[in-house]
Amino acid sequence: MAKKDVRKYKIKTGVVHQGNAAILLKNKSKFPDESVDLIITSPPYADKRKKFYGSVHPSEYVDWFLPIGKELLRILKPNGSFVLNIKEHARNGERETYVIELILALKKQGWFWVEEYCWYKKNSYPGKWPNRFRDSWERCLHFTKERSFKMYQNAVKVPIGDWASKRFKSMSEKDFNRHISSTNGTLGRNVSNWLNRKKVYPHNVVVFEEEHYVSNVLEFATVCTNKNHSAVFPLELPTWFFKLFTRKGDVVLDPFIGSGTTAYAALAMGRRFIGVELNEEYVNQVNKQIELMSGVPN
Amino acid sequence: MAKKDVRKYKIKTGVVHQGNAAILLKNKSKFPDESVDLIITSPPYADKRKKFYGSVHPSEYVDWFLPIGKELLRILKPNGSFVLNIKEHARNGERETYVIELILALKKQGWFWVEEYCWYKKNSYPGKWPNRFRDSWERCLHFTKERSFKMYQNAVKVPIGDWASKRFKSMSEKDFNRHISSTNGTLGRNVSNWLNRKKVYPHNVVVFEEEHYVSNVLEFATVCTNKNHSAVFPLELPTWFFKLFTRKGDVVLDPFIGSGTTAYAALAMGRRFIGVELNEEYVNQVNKQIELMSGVPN
DNA sequence: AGCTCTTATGAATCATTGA
DNA sequence: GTCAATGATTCATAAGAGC
Repeated sequence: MAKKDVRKYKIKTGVVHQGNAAILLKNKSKFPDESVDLIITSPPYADKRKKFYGSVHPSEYVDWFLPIGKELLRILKPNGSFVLNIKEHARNGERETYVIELILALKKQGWFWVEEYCWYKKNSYPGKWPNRFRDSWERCLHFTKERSFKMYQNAVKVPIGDWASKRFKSMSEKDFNRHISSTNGTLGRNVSNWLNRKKVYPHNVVVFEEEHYVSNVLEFATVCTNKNHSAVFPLELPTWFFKLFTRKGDVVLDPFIGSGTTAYAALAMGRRFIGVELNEEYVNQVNKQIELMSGVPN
Repeated sequence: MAKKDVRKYKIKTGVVHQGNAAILLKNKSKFPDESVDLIITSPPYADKRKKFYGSVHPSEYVDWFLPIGKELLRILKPNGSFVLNIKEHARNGERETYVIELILALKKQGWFWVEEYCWYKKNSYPGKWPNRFRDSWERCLHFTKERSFKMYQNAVKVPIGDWASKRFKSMSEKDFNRHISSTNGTLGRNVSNWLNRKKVYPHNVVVFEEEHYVSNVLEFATVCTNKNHSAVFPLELPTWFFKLFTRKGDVVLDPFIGSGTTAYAALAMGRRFIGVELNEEYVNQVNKQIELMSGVPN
């Protein structure tokens, strides 16, 4: 069955489809079986205020998501990955439980819960409450279809451990160069040791030095640094997971693509993308912008 | 009922009781109702290897913990907090689910799930696997009995400074260091080193704290307090929660105190502690060390 | 003292082997 | 089949030696 679809339909990338993900993802000509290498998304959060865009009541969140999860399971390639960026809200002094309930439900649906990456947002929303601090981290839940899957760890290697970067953080660029150029200084020797050190693998806490967000100002698709937090995640987040779970030319899907961060990151990284978004303004804006950036829609 | 117990029994602190937490915590003379300001612990993790010390099978973990949770709910003061440091293992390519199931079960038991703090362990265990990176963070789950509870947010903004010397009123800090260094074992030396480090590099620590301690992500490196028995968490972890949820003289309980990190942190911070531990060696070692450090057992 | 370098070792996980 | 034990892999620290 799956193989028939793979032959019958070919996925068309480079476009954001307008519509309800739960309905649209069922379309096998747009979303053939086993046609996507990576799904990455930050779905609308549950919210008690029904009026809020895309909001779902916490008590209905799991039931709302499961039909989508089922289609994603169908669309993903057997060796692909599904990265779900989400964080439960605090309400009435407590954290909501819909996210951890969703993990259990997705497992029951057939997904492997491989890992929970922690995205550590150093510049999170300001705020002060009597019972909690600022929410500075989000879950990036990693699910797969099979126990074995594609993972390109070398692509995200970091050059050095924290101990060394801290050590040289207080040093100015001038000092740094001076020390490197000095031939007899012990620190110079140390620096060269550091430069020669092998790259190391990162761990499951993801921290970005700078975060670049796609502005949701509808008239212009602009990218800014740490100023506009209304986008769900910064370009760095999908970029990192693209490197980790895909190669150039692979297909990535974001069923809640919003202002298009996943699309722009995919373009920049040489991945083919396909998106779904309910909001027409977002859809039009992103498609227009993508066309301008890529010349001809593929 | 509760009030009767509060009057009838007075909690005796400064000691680690040897025994099974599930049984021992039922003892109302040792653990009266509403007698503890903060419970902080890192329970034995679930493990499939039955022989392993303190291990519980993942499938039995929730059922194993709930009777303990019930007693903790009884023992905690209404405005107190319960901090549970835990992280599920990865096994056969997946994360275990017993921790998130425990959250749901504890809520059903009557606990409020206020927050999930993320402890970012910079020096995590090494290793390389085809499907995951090293595990560098753990959950610090914050539960309470009531929606409103004691929280001293200002206390964690204050640098550590000179708390160590203030604590030991009958002893100068030099005496203290000499005293615990003269006792057997590496433990005293390690605690001493830690105290000295705080003293020697206050500025770095202050910057470090101010940068990170205003959010729900905590950055600590794990340190070994003892060569034979590794501490499950560093002194910084209970110390930080002591400051946040208790004041001097308050009573803190660790039902799985292990090598005694909670006790040493409590002593240093001027909190009264009470502990439970199954392993006799741990119990004897900690009680002996505590007696030496505090002069007279209280 | 201060620093540099070496060595040991951890609440780990997976693939493999054997019972 | 299921379960248990072993080896390979990896890096941030502490501790100690040497200059």
